[in-house]
Amino acid sequence: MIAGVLVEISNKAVDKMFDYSIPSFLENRVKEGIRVLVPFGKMKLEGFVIEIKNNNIYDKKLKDILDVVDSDIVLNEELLELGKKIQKKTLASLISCYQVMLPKALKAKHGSVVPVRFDTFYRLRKNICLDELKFNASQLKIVELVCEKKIVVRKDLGDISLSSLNTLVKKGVLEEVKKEHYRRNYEEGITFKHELIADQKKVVSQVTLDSPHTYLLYGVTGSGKTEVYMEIIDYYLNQGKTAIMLVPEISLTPQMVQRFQKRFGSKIAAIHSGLSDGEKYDEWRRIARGEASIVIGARSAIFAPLKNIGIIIIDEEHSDSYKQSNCNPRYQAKDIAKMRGEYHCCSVLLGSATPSLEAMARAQKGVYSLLKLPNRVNGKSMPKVEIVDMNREMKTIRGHFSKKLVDAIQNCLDKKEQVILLLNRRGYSSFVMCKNCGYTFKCPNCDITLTYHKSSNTLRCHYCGYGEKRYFECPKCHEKALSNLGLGTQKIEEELSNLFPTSQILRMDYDTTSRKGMHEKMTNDFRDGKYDILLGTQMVAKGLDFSNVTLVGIINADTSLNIPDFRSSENTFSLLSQAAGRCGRSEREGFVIIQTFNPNHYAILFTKNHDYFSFYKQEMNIRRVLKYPPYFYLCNIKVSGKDSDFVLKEALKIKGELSRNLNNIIILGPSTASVFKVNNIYRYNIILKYKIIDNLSEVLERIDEHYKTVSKIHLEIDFEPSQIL
DNA sequence: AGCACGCCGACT
DNA sequence: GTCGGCGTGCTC
Repeated sequence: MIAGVLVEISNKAVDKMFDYSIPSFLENRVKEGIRVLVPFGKMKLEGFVIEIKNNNIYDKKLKDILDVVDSDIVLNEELLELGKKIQKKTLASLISCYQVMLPKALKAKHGSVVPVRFDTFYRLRKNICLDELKFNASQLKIVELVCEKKIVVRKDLGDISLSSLNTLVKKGVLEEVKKEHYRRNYEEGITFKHELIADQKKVVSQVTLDSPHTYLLYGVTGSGKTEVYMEIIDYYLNQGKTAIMLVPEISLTPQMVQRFQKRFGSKIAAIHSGLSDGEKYDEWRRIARGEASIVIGARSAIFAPLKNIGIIIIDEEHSDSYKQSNCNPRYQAKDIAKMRGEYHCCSVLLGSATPSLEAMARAQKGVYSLLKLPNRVNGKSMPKVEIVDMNREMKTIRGHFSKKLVDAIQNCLDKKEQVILLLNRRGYSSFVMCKNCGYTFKCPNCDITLTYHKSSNTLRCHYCGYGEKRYFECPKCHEKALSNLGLGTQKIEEELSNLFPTSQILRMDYDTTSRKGMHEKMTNDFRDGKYDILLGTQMVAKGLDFSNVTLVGIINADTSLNIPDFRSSENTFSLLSQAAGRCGRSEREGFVIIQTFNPNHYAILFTKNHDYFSFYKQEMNIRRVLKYPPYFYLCNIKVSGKDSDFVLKEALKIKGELSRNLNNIIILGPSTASVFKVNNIYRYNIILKYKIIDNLSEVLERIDEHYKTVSKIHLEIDFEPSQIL
């Protein structure tokens, strides 16, 4: 027999199957999906067996496989097929498509597999009738403990003597079970559940009773989406099936995991960035062995090796974290969800309070089924939102806090209620704004905020390359008050503590939460009332649920509006809506204050009225006129290299090649990337806008192939980019 | 990735 | 004459 092997080298030149013969001593162990050790030139490499066959079309004598790496397969038939599909869709190397599915510990360079220990557990033997037995005091303690916890390890017994335990085993009351020691343990669940309200029940029954397809659940903040997810998962678990639930890394908080654990106990496996490589590997094996049937995790959890999937849920569907954008394969987890859904004949449920335009457009077209949770579970209305025009405020105040916001905070503190303040740091970078009227410069062709380039003192569009000299006078109000906008968390915190010297302020941003467990500690401390004000970046806007928060203040709504990206309005609307949803989640009513220099911008006005659909309609119009998604597909080709002239020359060649070979396509650029020079590498983007082009992949692949041999040029192809930088 | 092959400049 | 630079090509 012959095995087709894909070696673990990320290089296009060897990204194909190499055939090896299977020596007789490995015949029973070499299967499709197992990792093997093979001779490759003068090297020994690890690789994946992706095909078993019996015909040798290679004209030389085949080399033997040296050994298997693991005792069992790491890629099942479904995942082997899936990898090929991802390769086709993203044009990444096939090996990278398989590597992305597996935990780091299973990568070749990682070295030997993590050693494995065993723990001894004790549980009651089946069919034991305790009433008929007599126990001494310490035996009784043990039996009671085992009855309560169902299963115990030795250290659970505390100071009770081990000999009593042994006696109970000898008597046949308890039995010993050896289980592999996993680095994390889950308590047993208590199947705790909330009673659902009518709206929630309706959604659950629609998803569980209808034929499999893709649903979009539009549920306002506080409408109880998580309870709905749990109920749906419960339904499929009872059918003997499994479930995947994706959440953005930022909302994969310990609270969230705890909520699932309370209900489903050790059936869950949670995969997030807080785990070590070994812990991730353990979780992966628990899933592969069928010991966990619910996987909760960020993007990569979509590849969990579950069998018999009943439902795939993607929460906060609009989040850009579902697109892998930093390395190959540049995949969209929502697409993978649909592929796996097709394989397992199961539904995919996309949920959000602010659905992406792409998802809602599909729902409107009937491609997805739209489900709604229009009301909050507590029966309360959405919080009242007030917009503060900072153009006016800036004439009377010096800092970043309007009188209205200061008064509202004070009022809140007086009532012993809590405040969340959002400092919007997205798009912190260099753009020019008029301090007087809030005017910002936009590209006449792309409707994108122009980026300020200090070196040449120009404003440029990094989509199409349009450029103009930086003015020193505002074209709208003619004030000479143009400035580069910027704002730091620490400065705001300082200002805040001067305004409210007696209040306790908790600052939460990337710097303060990066240490393991800090995020959890901080949210717990805030919930326990150790702090009055929570000041933070994006991470305070999403998913958190504090009942005592009655005021949310957004210090600067504008920065995300000015990111040079066609999604800036959508992202702003989403962020503001999510942040507004953090208050008024229990008995007390919530109140939101948005400070902005653009009080009439539609993304802000529609947030005020909690009017998603009006925002959707207006934004769709803009997308249609400017030929952006969801009306057009996008593809970004990043061309980079050390010699900037050469890179530009080659980028222009690529553009020429594309326009010669493709019809019905709009090609923008090459234009300089928003950060043109990184590590002495110069970067250009070529942006493609198109509807359907049959030969697009083919043409791109040929160009990609060619540039693999041009060492001075690096090429990256990103379909449906989440952002173009 | 790693290694061999191959074709041009400065040295014992 | 030779040593060594790294561009190119191959690995079942």
